Amino acid sequence: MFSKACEYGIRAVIYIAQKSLNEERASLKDITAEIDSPEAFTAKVLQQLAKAKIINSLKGPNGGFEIGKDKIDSIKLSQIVNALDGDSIYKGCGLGLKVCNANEPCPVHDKFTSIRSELRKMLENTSLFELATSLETGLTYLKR
Amino acid sequence: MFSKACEYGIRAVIYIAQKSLNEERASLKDITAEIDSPEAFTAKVLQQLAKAKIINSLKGPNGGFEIGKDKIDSIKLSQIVNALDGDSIYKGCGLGLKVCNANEPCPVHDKFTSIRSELRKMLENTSLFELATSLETGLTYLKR
DNA sequence: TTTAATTCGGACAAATTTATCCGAATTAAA
DNA sequence: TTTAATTCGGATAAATTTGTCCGAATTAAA
Ligand code: FES
Ligand code: FES
Repeated sequence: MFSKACEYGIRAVIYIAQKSLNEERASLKDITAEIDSPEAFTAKVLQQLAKAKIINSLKGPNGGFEIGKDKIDSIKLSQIVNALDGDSIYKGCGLGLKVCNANEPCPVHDKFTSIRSELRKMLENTSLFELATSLETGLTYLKR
Repeated sequence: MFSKACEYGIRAVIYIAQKSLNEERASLKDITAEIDSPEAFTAKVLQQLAKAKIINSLKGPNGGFEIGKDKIDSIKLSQIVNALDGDSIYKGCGLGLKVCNANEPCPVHDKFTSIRSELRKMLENTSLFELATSLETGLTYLKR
């Protein structure tokens, strides 16, 4: 469904959000320990997310990654996915035709777009805040 | 969503089904021309599908691929996907945890499994017959 | 001012997926 | 029986994704 980069990215951002809600910063080591992901690769992903202004990065001692507390509620899952995997998830054809096009639909177009639209709605309606909160309250996990 | 192998496979099978409904066999060249896919790679995919008994292959002049007319209605999209991509689409976690597990859910588990279940239902309820028929009647396309 | 902790960025490496090549096997037709 | 059309299967190559390494830049603290 999502690329590895995207999976790590989502997990990382949720963790960073949780820390940020507690007024704390998360360092790369901190993050990779918490989400159990490869350090150097995760660093690249975080860099991408920083460029996309989804997270904030600070160098130097006591540096790390954070997200403005006010932004956490407005950031949606869709933005993270978009920053890392682009929009192929929306515009691609389920059977691999160049683009999805209702005028010359592939045989699964109708059924596929219906599910994809559900997915899109879900991503657009899911806020970082609710994900971070479920983590904070111990209802959900980022590694296992 | 699906691997390239799976995309080609689905398109190929739909085309083979259409031909089979018209009492005709489809050769590899025929197929790759019709679905616009790489020949050698598609051959591998067809081999897998033949091993999985989803299609029938015949060597020699006038050989090719076919599907028993009676089977076309009973073959579901889910079987094709399963033969080529396995069941990771069902049991995988949306955020990449080892497996999806409701007892220690990742933060997107509920929303993700709900959509995935829709997808599963769709794949299980979509028959090759209806896909091949929509192609036959010119309502849908396998290349563009 | 020096040091140490951190992210950044580029080059590289490994793994996986996608794709090609080619000879072997099979089989229908000439 | 020979030939030609076809799938089969193994080896290999190209492309993409995933992952690592390491020095440079930044910056807070000693
Ligand atoms: S054309 Fe294939 S999903 Fe729309
Ligand atoms: S645990 Fe992540 S989707 Fe179920």
